[in-house]
Amino acid sequence: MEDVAARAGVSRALVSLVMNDSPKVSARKRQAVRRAARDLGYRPNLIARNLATQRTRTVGVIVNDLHNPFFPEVVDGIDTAAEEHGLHVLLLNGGRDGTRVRRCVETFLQLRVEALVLVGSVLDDEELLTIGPLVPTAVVAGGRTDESVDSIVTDDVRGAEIAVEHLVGLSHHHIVHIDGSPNPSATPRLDGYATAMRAAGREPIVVLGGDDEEAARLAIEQLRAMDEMPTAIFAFNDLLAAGILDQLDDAGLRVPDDVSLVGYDNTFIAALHHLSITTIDQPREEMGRLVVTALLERIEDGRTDPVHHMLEPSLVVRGTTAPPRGA
Amino acid sequence: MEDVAARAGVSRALVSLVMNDSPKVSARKRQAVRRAARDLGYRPNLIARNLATQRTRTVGVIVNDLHNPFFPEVVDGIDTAAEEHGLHVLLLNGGRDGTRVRRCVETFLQLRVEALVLVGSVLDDEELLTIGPLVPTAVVAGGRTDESVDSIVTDDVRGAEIAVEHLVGLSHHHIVHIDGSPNPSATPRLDGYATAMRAAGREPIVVLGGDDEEAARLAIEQLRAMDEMPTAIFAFNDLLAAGILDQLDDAGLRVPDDVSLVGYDNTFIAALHHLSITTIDQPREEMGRLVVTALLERIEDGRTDPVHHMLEPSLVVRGTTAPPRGA
DNA sequence: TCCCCTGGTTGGAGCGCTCCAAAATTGCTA
DNA sequence: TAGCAATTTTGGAGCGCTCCAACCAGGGGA
Repeated sequence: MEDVAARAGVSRALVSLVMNDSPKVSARKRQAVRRAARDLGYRPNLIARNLATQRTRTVGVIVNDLHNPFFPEVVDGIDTAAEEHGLHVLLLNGGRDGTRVRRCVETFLQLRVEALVLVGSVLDDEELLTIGPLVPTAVVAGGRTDESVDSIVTDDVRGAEIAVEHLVGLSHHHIVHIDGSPNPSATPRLDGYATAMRAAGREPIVVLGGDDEEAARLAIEQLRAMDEMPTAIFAFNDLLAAGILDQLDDAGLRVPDDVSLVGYDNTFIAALHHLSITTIDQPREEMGRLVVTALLERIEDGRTDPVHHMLEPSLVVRGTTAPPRGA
Repeated sequence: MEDVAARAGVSRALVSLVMNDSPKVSARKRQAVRRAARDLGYRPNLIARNLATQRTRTVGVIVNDLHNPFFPEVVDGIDTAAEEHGLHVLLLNGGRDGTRVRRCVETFLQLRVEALVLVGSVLDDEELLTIGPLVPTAVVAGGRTDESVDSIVTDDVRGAEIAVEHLVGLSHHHIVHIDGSPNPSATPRLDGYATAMRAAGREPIVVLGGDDEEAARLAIEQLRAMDEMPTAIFAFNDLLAAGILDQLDDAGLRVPDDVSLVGYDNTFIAALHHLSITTIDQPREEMGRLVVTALLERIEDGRTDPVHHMLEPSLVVRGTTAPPRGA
């Protein structure tokens, strides 16, 4: 910067003004500085700038699991919205691992991000309460708390209900739920399933799951050990549902002839014709957008009391659901 | 920091030493500082530290396309390797968009990352040459250059040859390649396809593709407009192959009975039983690891001449390939 | 007893930028 | 032409940290 100033024959302060597109610089000097900067390959040092301004204009995003195609689409929404508002987005991969996520949070705090987004958080409410007061924080797609962080979720309870209602509507009776336990969205989906089942006069049956192939294998193993196979399965998410589909196949069971299957998230996986999984859609991009606007309110307008957006899920009927054999 | 020092009854410098785990601090003072820091909720300011030390110990990773499950797995490798060496990893989503990627590069340069990784770069060699001298840079999985940046790739030419050889071995004659044009890996795969075809005495036929559903649709449209459908298709990658599978299905063609299909990358998509796509495997995690060690050599040992790792791809035979109908 | 050494501690300069208050320049008007 | 306001430009302090050189206190050895 020193060099640029010297070369352009101005002061360092003037260079600073030019680099920040200040309107109060004469066209002449502006040009001189611009050229000097280009000649010297000068690139402003964001670190120094951030230190001086005490601002970073950066939001840190911690993604639960990059492998689940659901999350990148939320990130897309965040990216575009952040860009519109002149915010930088930095991504960190949480990897479904609590310790790792905590380390990521720490890194972002030390980097003084102006806001924190947890996409599909695995942290519990108590932990969120400790970071909420430190930096504007929002949780998107799972993981709720009502005290100090914003949240953008779809109504997972309702989503699960819709799934069950769809199956009930097809006159299924024996509907099993395979849950996604460590995942924070698992609980509301489980709840929705249970209440919808009871409302329909059916007995809820839950099998422990997860969200990968292995989880699917174990779940089906448990199911087969039961007296009687269910006629329908509501899986925690599409990834799990895809695994279930494979396992049912291996077990010689036809979908939807022998068993109907509903997933969750409406990822592109579910849309593949060969899987064609009936699923529950979440408006991912919109969720990403909303989380950015929510955080901006905290950053710019100083809002401190939490905001909670609850979006409506919707049913996408595809090829894995049909009336049970006898019907 | 000032406050912590005051509270612990020591100087600022001492606090700094404690926060950096310096061995030359008496146990007594260390404890005092630690406690004061905890009481005050003090968190060192990485920005200030980076500015003072002129180091960031951070590597910036720009991912071509988070939606392609291939990339997150490379990132996993980078993450774990970086962690082992005490480097921070920051992710930015390139989104297959050249302009965006360039902006990401600029951001990282301004943040003074100590190394840059382009996962599946869309930048051309000329652009790479301009950023190579500015910061230790490596390209992983596609995009090659020989001048100033390191590269970790699998031998895409060979991979494509293996795919063709497999199909030829099944005695296919009419084998079409659907390419992934804007993607930098498209060229070597195309080349490998072409040479292998010629080596087997077959005429290469290439159809323009891409790497999403829409590209698959257009490609199949073109194929169907041809005189005669091929008996085998070698698709640029698994994502495209999945789309092709859907389209063939829609067109009433059975795989592999009517048409054989080979993908590329061996992502979990290909492994789904219902797709079960024969594909070419790349050692993703290892690629991530290698890129980190390569960059460390540049950072720590000051290596300046480029290193190029070329890993061996391997064939994974699944359900989408079989001898052609007549054979 | 004095001096040197060693291990622990500290003051202060400096990292590259911003931003304020003050200085310099410009353009008008009286 | 002086005087004044508006417009540009500049010096310098300060952001929170590190790190070096200097300092300080004891413990031995001569």
